[in-house]
Amino acid sequence: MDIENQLLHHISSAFKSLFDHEVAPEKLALQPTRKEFEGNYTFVLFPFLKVTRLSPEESGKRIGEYLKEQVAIVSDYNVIKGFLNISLEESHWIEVFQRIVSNPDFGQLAPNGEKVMVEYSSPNTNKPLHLGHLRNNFLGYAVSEILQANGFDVIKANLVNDRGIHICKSMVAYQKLSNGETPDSAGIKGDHLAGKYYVLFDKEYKKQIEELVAAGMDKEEAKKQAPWMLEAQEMLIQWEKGNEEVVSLWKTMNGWVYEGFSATYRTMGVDFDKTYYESDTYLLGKDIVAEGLEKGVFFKKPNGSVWVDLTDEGLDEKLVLRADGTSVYITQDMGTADLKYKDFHITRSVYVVGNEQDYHFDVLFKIMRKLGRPYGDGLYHLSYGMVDLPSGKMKSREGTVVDADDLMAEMVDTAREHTQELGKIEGFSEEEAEQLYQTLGMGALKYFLLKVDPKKRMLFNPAESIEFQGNTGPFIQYTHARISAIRRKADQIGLNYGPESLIGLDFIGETEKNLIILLQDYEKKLQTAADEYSPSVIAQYLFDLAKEYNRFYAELPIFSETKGQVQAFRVALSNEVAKTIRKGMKLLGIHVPEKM
RNA sequence: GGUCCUGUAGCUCAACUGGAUAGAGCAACUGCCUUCUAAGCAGUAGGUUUCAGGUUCGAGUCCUGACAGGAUCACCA
Repeated sequence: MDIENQLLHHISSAFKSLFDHEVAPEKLALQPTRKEFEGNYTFVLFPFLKVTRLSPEESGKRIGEYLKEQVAIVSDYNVIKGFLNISLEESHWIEVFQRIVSNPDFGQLAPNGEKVMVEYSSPNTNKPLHLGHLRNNFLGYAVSEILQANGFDVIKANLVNDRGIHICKSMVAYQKLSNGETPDSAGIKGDHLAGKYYVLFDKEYKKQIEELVAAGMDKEEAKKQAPWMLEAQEMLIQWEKGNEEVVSLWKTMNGWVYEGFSATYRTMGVDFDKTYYESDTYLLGKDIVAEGLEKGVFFKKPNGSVWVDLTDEGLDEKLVLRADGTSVYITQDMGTADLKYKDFHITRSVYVVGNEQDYHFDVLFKIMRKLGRPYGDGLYHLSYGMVDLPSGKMKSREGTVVDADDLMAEMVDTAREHTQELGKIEGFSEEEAEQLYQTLGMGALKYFLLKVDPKKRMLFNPAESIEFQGNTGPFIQYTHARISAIRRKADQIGLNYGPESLIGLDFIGETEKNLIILLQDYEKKLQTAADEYSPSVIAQYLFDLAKEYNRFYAELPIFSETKGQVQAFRVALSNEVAKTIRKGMKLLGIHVPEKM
């Protein structure tokens, strides 16, 4: 049992013994004492004044006195207004630290037997990835890592949207305008080549609409009748029929795109255990429609279309199958949900998808629960806000996007300039230096996108480059590099700072205690991050830890400290901070350098 | 119009899920490199938490209603 629970049990018995009143420990709560007050944990008395029938001050005094007498590690207490602040013996914090140091599994919780799938990325194969995808991919990857550290068995999945009218648009434009160019012949990455034709399609399509409107056609009608649109639709039909020429072009172009994507994923540092393709799954779900009709979850309208009535859940009626018997988006998603379960027997399923699809997933999850799926309660939509530009929303069709490949390359360039300006690459080989720029540039970018609460939409201003100072990835990386220098020096002079070097330690300073408390918090933060599916909890924590460490670093000397054991303790503490930073940053998909 | 999300320092974000005097970073200003990395540290300044009510010992947090921004409400995906 951890110290907090122990204290709660003691407070519970205090109520019993002092006021003859039963309060279950679970009904009580402690909070960390604010740092402007003396103490480590605070118990708020107001809710219990009815029980104590005494003033807040008097109640606090009685309970505090009881704890001080009964509990060995409680060293002191004070009461301010209705707040009972409890201080713990220094030896307790030293013990906590020793426990962390000698626990090789610290930061990795035991397996909990639950299997969870995290679906993220889910790109369309008609255009390259952009800034919005970066947020999606980094989030999905980080959440996967966080769940894993919490003891889940995690399967990272990617559902590739490789078919549909939008894919045909790129294909039509390619047929018309490419003269057979290939990524090699054009010297363009495959995904960018496909994207180029997607934009060209849209340009020509708009022109055609204008021409039709000028000729007197209604605008809505013109959108349907534009020649290239008709061709794209025909191509989709041919694709579904398996027309050889169309399928062959589709395979070729998708192949180029996959090659491009895998390069981008490599730079991003994300990966997947399973890839699903919509071309395989788009017909799934019809059997579920039949099942739903049978179970009375769905109903049929006179024209033959099938619906689900969700008005009792505060939503409306939603279509699940068209009158002509063909699928809609949600039909396919129902089928895919079952497929995922069939493949892996997952108990939870996380969908990392933008918040414009909140309604869709609300409907999907409610349907799967109505159908009584065993994984129904484990469905979760990790909904994140869009990344907007100062000019507004990004639109691939119109080419107003921040391209993922470009942005990542820019970040690495900025890291290069910055590092060279600071003159910090002495003793680095060419290769090591490039590696460092990569680490720092990607670190800055990932941290920038992950430190914000996922559900908030965020603004990205390309004119203002992402920071390397303050609450940033490089700040935390820098802290790690500093500690690495200390470890190198300790090793060099042969200092032993293992767990055994701490035996008999009997004094620690205020800053050191704060660091121990922060280290102890790591696993709690890890759980919060998993409960909320929010890497920002980890990011914020790592910043606090690094910040506190840097204060320690500036305040207290290590190698000029004369007492050998204090020296060993400070190195051990530094080492533990570095290890925690490394673990935490790994959860965010960020590497930490030994030198920078 | 209905539904959902968001609104905190000039800017970007926190606030332990209802607790004490709302905290960080950036930008501005002042100090600190002859001791382990100054991508750092210490400090100054910056707030009617969009507004108006309500709930209670206590509200940035919960409720109601405005206001502002965004998303969504297709037999599109």
